[in-house]
Amino acid sequence: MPVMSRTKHEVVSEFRCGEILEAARKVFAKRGFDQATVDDIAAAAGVSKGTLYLYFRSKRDIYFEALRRDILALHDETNKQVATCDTIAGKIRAFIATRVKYLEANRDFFKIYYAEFANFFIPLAPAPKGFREIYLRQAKMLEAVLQHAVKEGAIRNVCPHSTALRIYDMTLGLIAQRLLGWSTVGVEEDIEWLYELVWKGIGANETGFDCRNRSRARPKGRRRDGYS
Amino acid sequence: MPVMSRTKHEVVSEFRCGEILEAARKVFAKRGFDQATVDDIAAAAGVSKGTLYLYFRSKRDIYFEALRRDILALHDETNKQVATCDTIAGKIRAFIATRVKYLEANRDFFKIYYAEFANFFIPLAPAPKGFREIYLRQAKMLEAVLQHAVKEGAIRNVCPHSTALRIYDMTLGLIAQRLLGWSTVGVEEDIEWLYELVWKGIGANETGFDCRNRSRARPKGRRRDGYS
Amino acid sequence: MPVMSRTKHEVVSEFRCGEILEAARKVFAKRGFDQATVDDIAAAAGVSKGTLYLYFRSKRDIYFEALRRDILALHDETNKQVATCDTIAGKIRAFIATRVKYLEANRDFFKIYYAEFANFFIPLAPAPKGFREIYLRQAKMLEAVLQHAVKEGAIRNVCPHSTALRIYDMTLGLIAQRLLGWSTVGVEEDIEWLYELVWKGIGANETGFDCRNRSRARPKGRRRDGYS
Amino acid sequence: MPVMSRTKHEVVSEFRCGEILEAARKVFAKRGFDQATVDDIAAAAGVSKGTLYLYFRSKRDIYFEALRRDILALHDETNKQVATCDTIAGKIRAFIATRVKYLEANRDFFKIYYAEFANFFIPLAPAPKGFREIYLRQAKMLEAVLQHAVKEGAIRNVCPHSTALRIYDMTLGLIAQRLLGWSTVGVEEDIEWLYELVWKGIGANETGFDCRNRSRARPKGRRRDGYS
DNA sequence: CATGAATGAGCTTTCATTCAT
DNA sequence: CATGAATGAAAGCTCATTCAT
Repeated sequence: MPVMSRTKHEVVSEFRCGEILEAARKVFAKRGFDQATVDDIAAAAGVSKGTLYLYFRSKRDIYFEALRRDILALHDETNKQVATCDTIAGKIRAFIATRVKYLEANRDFFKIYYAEFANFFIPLAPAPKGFREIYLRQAKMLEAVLQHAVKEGAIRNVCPHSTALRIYDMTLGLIAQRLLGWSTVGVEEDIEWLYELVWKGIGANETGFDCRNRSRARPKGRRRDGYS
Repeated sequence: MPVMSRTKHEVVSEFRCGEILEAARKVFAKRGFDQATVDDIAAAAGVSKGTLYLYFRSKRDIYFEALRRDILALHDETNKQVATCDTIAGKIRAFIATRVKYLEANRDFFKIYYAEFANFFIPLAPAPKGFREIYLRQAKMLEAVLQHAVKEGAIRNVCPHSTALRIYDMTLGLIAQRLLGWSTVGVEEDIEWLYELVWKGIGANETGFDCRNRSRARPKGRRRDGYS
Repeated sequence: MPVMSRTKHEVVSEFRCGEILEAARKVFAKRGFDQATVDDIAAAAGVSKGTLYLYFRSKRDIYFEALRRDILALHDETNKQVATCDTIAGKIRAFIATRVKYLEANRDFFKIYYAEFANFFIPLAPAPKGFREIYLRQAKMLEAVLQHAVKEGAIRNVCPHSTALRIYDMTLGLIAQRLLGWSTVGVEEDIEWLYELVWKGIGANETGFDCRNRSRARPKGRRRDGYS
Repeated sequence: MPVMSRTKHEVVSEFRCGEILEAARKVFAKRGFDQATVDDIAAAAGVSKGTLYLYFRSKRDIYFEALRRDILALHDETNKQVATCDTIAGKIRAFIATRVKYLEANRDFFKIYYAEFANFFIPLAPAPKGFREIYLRQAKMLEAVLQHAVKEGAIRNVCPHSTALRIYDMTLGLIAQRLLGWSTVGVEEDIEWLYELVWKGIGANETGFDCRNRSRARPKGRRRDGYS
């Protein structure tokens, strides 16, 4: 019984939190952290202002919690897609493709996410401890992939850290470009081309397997990676 | 006489404006637009609050005027350096190098500049008419260079617009990385490597002149571009 | 239940509004619109500044709402008293008497009311749409009475509009005179005399019924009007 | 020489003061005391803000000095016209006519003048010592005329003070009505009618000379007013 | 649990007045 | 004399947070 009650309570609580955070995302995406008011969020969530403070300690908490959840969801999706691919090339391509598609489908999140990069230098609100790590987690994941690739000789001897960050930059930049309506081609084409820019840039051989042994095995087929 | 007086007045006025904008840059870089108060700026400029309103109509005006001046100064410097180079490779390299060095030397400006990209989706303050164009002017310049390069066959057939934006993204990202202390190497090395990533990525031949005639001449010397 | 709650909320809200407007009347009467500060009003009402803005959108709103209520209350009282009288003379006398007594009893209101006439030419604050009509409503009522009187021949053929306004002028002027301590007699006497000035001025016959048929019926009794 | 210089100085000073006060009248008429800024006045006068403070000690001083001059000019004109008339009736008529015409011709002055009556109860700015007397001087003059008339029996036994004030009230009210476009007839007609209202109201005989010798028709009924 | 009325510190902006030039 | 740049003390208004109901 207490278990049930506890559970029920948690379910309700979780549901309310979710509603609030959904509303918050919408409001923050529209107005930004400072311009968004707690009233806006309460109104959008369909609850009273006081209720927000039952579930969150402050406006700042709402903000970062909303952001945290969204980022983790993006990471989960990206990790899943990247893990699906066996090849280096596939993983890099999946990284780019997943993020571009996911963020294009979740524009409100993207706006906040993108804006938060300013926060690295000018904190709108002091980020919770360890929050920065969350941002970088994806870059770290990509970095690991690249590190592996370098070791295997699948790509030239780039700095995995910097390279991962540059791919990160470009992925976000591409989405921004597309959301601003500055891209004239389809999303697949944009993704494909960005992938190609990266792939050539990091000096990968066409197979994506081992450029050091390049002399040996050159696949005959036109496909250069595990992708189709 | 009136000319002198006019001039003197202008000189003084310009001087005050400069002082205020310098102070504003510092304050906005530290606190961001919303958190910065007019009092902060006045105090930093060493003038009274009322004086600010003699030279600017609002906090927002101060902000955008400071940003505008800094951006134009960066553009001037970049344009100058890019124009100095004769080769495509040189121009691209100059673009990256100038921006990285300039912005690293002017960190306060960079922080605001970087933060303002959030403004593309969530305007902190409504930007003045035509302000967005200023941001893009540099990308347009680079785009023109790339367009020329494509036509000449110096690089592969990339979309100049998107490519220019990606280089833009990465340049800013690199500076951010460096300012955050996440780069372990010197600025020259970082620049060199980013240039290389781009150069390879856009499928340029080593001379940077015409990759269509690739079969012909492969220079024996070690220099791959017009740079030293 | 919702009805009760709604009602309770309304009651509380109405009560607060009332308190604030009472305080506002006092403050505006003392300092005038421009010199009165929102802090003054809040302090006088015994609430915080923020609370004022829960009930009113601006200082200006408070001002005009306070004024509107007071004017309407005055009008109600005047209308009631005028309606009680059957004769023209009685109505005119009631108009003067009611206003003089009411405004003498509500000096703070009178001060604001009187001051607002300046607003016809120099708007202190832009009056809400349709506000001017409220001022004139009483004059219109009196005008109707006069029009009727002219038609009946109870008074000479004056312009009802102008005459109503002149009576209006004098009534306010009399109150001002009395409040400034410039009248040495009692209020009843002042009222009586003003009524007489008007009554003679508009060339009324003594009965107040029909001066055109003056030759005919001259009442024998001492009462010349329907008043007692 | 010093005399000349002194004189010249005075002339120039007087000229500047005049210019400033003309400008001030325009500005105060448009915006009212509180809303008018010293900058507005300086701009309208074509001098610098600092110059105003060479000739006047404060905004308030400018205001009252402008008002004082205008009022005195009105009084001079009224006195002159009233003095021209020999009869009581003529004087009263001249009083009304002169003021109505003068103030209609000097609307900016009228607006300020009219607004200042609010000042009797809610001082916009504390009036200079003895300033109130200036307002009343005209009423006093008219009062004297009425007192004389009562003594002579040219009018009935009214209170000169109150009657003068009521005529004052109506004169201003008439101008206001006309300036607001609420009068459909010409100024002469309005003046004539107001004069008539007053003249009949104060129970004057037709000649304006002596209503006490009206031996014929004096109603036997008792006088109700306290004025004997 | 949920509410929303109440708070008051803090914001940007204005403007009468001064004073060095 | 004339100027207008500089001042700084308010002003009106907002909004994150609290707490009695």
